[in-house]
Amino acid sequence: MSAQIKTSTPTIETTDSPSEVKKDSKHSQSEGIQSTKTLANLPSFSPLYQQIKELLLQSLQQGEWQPGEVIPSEMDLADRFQVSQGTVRKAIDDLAANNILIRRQGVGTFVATHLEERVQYRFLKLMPDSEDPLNKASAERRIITCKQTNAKSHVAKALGLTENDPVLCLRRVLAFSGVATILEDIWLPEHSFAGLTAERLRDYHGPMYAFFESAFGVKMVKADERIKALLPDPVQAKLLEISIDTPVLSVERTAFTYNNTPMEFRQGLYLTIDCHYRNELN
Amino acid sequence: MSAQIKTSTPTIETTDSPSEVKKDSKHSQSEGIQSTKTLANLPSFSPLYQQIKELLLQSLQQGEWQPGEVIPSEMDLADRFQVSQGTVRKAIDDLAANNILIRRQGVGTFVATHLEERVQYRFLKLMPDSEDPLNKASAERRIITCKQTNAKSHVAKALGLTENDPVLCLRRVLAFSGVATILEDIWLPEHSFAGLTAERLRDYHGPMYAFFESAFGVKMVKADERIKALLPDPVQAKLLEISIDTPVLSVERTAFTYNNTPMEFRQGLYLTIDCHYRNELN
DNA sequence: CAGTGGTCTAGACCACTGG
DNA sequence: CAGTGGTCTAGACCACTGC
Repeated sequence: MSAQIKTSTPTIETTDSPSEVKKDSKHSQSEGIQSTKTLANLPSFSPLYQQIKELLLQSLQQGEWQPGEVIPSEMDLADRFQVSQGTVRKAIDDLAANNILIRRQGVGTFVATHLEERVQYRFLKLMPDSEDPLNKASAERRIITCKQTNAKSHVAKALGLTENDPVLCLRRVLAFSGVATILEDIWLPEHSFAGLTAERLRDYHGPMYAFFESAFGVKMVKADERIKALLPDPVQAKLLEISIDTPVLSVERTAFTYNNTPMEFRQGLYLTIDCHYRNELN
Repeated sequence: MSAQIKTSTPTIETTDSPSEVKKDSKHSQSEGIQSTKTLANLPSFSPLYQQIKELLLQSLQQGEWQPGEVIPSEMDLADRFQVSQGTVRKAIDDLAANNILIRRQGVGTFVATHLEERVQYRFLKLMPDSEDPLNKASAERRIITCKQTNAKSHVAKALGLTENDPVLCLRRVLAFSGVATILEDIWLPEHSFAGLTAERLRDYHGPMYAFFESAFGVKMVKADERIKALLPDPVQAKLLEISIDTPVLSVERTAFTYNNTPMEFRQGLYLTIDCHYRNELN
């Protein structure tokens, strides 16, 4: 049936409780709203669990549940949306597969967060060649600059802004056990990160995305990276304490919040003498 | 209950039909074999669908269903394993999520293959900077060498062999629209690829992994990559038609068949002047 | 021990594909 | 139109966690 959640009921515009969903009657898979095809041969409607997923995403985006918090139990959500537990379950499964929610048996389902020890540096795929130890948390961070500028075209494009829109631009160096390894230039849309200063960043001890979460309520959910091999320019080389003949990885990343909204663009230069970028293909 | 599939019945060693599974009785979730905990506090048993998944993997590995073929319908498998359709479904879902099986509504479930147009070059993450066109299929391949040697330690380690075990070693160049872009050194365990020659490779038009499938029955399922930035040595530079000052991406890949058995190790040098390695992070 | 997620079943019906 | 995967439900029970 691919029942559609009632989005517009002629008489009732919106119910009081937010994100409320009505299905006309359970059991009946041959009554109520069923129209599966909208128009002639359009891609057909979404299944119920997809709609639930969207509603959950909306709640997340609107901050109804903050990163790190529990969301209601599957049974509660099933009641709220008037669907079966299994349907809610499938929606949550999807979100959990995308690392947006985290399930913990016997405890509940949580909004993923960059604050957790376990998932810290989720987006940093750099590993020491000597596999064994994963440094990361012990990184020394040095903020080089933090200024407000106007978006150049490639930055604007990546952030979905128009050229010259105000952006924050910062540069930092990460060193692992004393070795400068990563130089990053980071651009953030000013409208979402107003008030960010080098001091506040320096005072925060933890991954940057955790800082963004707690200080600006911006939760990064997904990212795209484009990797090239480059030679650093003299300034970059100096900051990384290498010669300009030492090739480095250029990792351009666009990071997204809920709704695939780009919220950060960064270019990282990774020194890959004792490290490598690790990737798993399926 | 996390029912265990009967693996050893005192009286019957193995049933005739391969991969046959018995569950003592449906319905009864409080009868039959239930022991959920093996010993004191061990990691607890696998759920049924995991066991089904293993059995499916075994069948795949043993070649019961070849790449590109349909596997039995969910109902048939449910009958065969004496579990409900839902349980088979969940097992297949897992395998489909790992690109090992492909579901096609209204048609059936297929063994994934590198031969299909749609998934060709699944493991090649190099993209032209000008997003639009994805060349790939139009690549010109040139085999430089193809010889039998003995595995050096790093190759042996990657392939799970012991040093000096016989391996096939080949080198090739891929060019996209006339531009040499990728130089690859590829090592294969001789025991699985005996008879591979440069001629046979040249005669085959299509991705290498498709060739491995049809010629040697080796299906690559997963791969790990380690990426660094390097300067090419003079020989490499010549083959890529670049100067030795041009940094390139070094992509070391270990590819695995079913069971996480490594079957290939390769080092690729990617010219990233007009291309980039594309990665999505979740 | 109560509550949560995890597994399993059974059955109904929908959506899609191919002959 | 038959057969396949896809969705949805309802209910039972298991496994795990925390109090």
